[in-house]
Amino acid sequence: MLDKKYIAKEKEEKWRKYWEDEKIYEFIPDNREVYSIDTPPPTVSGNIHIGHIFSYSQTEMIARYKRLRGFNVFYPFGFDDNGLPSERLVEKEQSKKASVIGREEFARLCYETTDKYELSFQELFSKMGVSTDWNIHYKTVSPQTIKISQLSFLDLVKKNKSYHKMSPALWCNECLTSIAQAELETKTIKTTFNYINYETTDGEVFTIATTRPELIPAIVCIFVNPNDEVHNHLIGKTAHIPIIDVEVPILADEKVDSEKGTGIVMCCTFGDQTDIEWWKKYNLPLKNIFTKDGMIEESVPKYGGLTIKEARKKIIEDLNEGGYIVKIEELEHEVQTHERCGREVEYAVMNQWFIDIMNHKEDFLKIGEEIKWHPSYMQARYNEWVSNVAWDWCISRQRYFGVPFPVWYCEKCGEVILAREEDLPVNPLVDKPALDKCPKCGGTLFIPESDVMDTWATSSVTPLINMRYKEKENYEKMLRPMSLRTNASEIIRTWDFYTIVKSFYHFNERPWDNVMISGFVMASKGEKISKSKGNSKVEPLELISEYSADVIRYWAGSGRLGTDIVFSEETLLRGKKLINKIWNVSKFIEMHLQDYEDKEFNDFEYIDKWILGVFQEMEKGFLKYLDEYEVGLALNTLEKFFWNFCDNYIEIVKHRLYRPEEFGEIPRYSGQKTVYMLLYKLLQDFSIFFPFVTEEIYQELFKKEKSIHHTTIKPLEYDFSEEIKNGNDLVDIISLARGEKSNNNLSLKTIIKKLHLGVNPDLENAINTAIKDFKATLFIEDLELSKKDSDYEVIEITLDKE
RNA sequence: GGGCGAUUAGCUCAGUUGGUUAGAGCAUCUGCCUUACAAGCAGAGGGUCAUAGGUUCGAGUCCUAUAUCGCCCACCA
Repeated sequence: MLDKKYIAKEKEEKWRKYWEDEKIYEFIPDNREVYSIDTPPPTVSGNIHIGHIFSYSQTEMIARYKRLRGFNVFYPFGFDDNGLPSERLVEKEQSKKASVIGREEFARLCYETTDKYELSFQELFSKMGVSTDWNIHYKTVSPQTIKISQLSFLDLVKKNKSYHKMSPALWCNECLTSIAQAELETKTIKTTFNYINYETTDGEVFTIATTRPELIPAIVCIFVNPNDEVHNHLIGKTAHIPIIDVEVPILADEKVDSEKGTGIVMCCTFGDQTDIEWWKKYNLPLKNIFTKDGMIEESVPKYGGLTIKEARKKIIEDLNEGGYIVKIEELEHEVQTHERCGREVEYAVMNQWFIDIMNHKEDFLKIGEEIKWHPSYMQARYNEWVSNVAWDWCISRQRYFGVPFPVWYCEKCGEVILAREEDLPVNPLVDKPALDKCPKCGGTLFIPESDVMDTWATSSVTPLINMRYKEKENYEKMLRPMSLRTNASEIIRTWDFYTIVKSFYHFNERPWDNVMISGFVMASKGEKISKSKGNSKVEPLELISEYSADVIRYWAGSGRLGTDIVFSEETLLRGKKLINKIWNVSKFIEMHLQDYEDKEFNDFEYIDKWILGVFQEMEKGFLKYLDEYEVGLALNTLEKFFWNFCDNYIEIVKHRLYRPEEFGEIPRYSGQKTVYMLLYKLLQDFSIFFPFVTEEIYQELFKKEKSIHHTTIKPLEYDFSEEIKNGNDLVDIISLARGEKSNNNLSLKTIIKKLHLGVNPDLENAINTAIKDFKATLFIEDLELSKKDSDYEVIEITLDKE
């Protein structure tokens, strides 16, 4: 028997353990079709917040749905514990910089710390009822993953899609590493726009406005737009640069915007991306004046050894003293910062590994076309990014904790020596190359590559990790392509894009058939939850303990796909009530099934046909929404039906269930069969959202399989369209009569002495067929029906007001 | 400045291809202990569907502008 009250806390723990012990979500390949999910591995950089709960729950519901539709669901879990985020976490916990701790010890601490966090993550996701198979979970720094990452890298090098080159790259002075374009974040800062006078060697004074006077020592030339009539006469002349006392040429380029500043630009190597373009285009000299940790190079006269900030101040002072400054304007503008630390980025020229992006943009767009995006408009964001990306993907990071490049360099000639596939995973700092002589020059000394790979270089191979790429026993056939990738919209440009890049280079195909993009959790309308704002008042563990996982899943499963959601206690309360109702109606049904035996039966009462028909229609829409990954709309549809089922159908059928002596055994059996079938189907449908409470009820009442999560949905195939229409009208009439009682402040048990209805012939027939149910539900003593052409009307209603 | 989306009741949200009086829940108000549920049930009030135009017999739904919010990008001279 079901308990009088449902105590979620106890039951959720019970079933969580049961699912684990009985391996309910274990993935074992069999003859069923596989539905595979490329789950986002959360970054292990602190605590899970409500936003994670939101988006993982939505994916999870798809996994449960596909299981109910008979798919063998491959749903692994992973942790992204590799690279900079983990390093920063450890540095924070230790209050020490990695460089102080030392490479080996630091790596040990990284493993230890991420392991600790991963355990708590796993516990939390398990409490939320996330049905992954924890046996196939992965880390992005395990030996297995490192091996796959290195294999992927070698494959790309061999295909000429990854190259090693001395090149300017985005550089973070805080993290002391190069970064990728995708890791940039724009920030608005206040700065000054400095108008500085220069002079040509033949004595003409002109002005350039710059926000970055500290770059003057790196100046290599000056540009003017050739169509700029005011200034183009300067082209070809030579300018003298004060304070550093050098002379640079004045060149022409159409990219100069004559409306901006004074219309004259100084080109420094490197101040921004345009500088880099010009450097390449005009073969300009290189003046790298910044050190890697944000100082001015010692070799720079006067300013060497200063920090960039100090140099800026001193240069402005010196310019001012020399009388070169015309004016200084306050200015607010956007700068590129490193998203992991917020520091403004610079450019550094060094040897880096890149992956070719620029030569294959069309291919990446084409693959985007082959993937179904949910919601469809998210594809536009992908296209926008791919069309605008301006750099090849720099994958080397001058950091410690990550996937090493399986690479050495010949000390003598610089030749790149790649590790052999069979030797992977390798750490070049420890391991030696398989050959003893450089194949090019015969040199015998090798320098290991000390850089590690960008985290995205590894997380972009999650499909490869899942398919056990190039292992003897692999899932390559099964998982190419995977069925579904899910994530929030902010990482379309990183995780989704890079995964597509890799899949294209490795297999020349899309990595997945579908992408499902979730929205964000907002603290209130128009306010995103973020750590910096401190408005994430809601801790997932506390929420689970207060409301239960099922209830939180109700909140997470509401709303449209891709749309932001506000964290709302009201929605939680609504979920709580719904679950309570499911429990109570199950109790009621259980009570009336004590003597029930399931057998073939088709002689349903009119009202039973009505509710079966309505359910069948509802389920069609419900499944359609789920096929479109719209879990929230599906839940909405189901919930609406469910309340109709409870408040209308159950209220009608209860009389027949309680009093067989009055209604007859067969009509009672019809009701029993109907509630038995529908409760089972409702539990199945609800199990997508509420895996715990539905399991509890299923185990008590049905128990055909080891778990409700091993059952499959078989849609009904009745033709009750007539009953649906007239049944709905009949229920409307019941509603009208109830309203009459309510409006007279009377109990619903009040007897209706006389009810006179005008009804159309179809409805009259329906009421006559269901007359016992109809009269019992409303407590009607005398019912009179008159013919009417269309619809219905209440002609007379007399209540027993005693 | 560009791309994408959102704007519907006091609050949180539905409203699928344009088609009767725009729907839920919470909150408010009026009742009801009804052989599952008072964490319930039956009712009531509450909306010029962000604004302004347009297409159409008909617009919350389609088009165009504007405003506000969110995500992403571009602006560093």
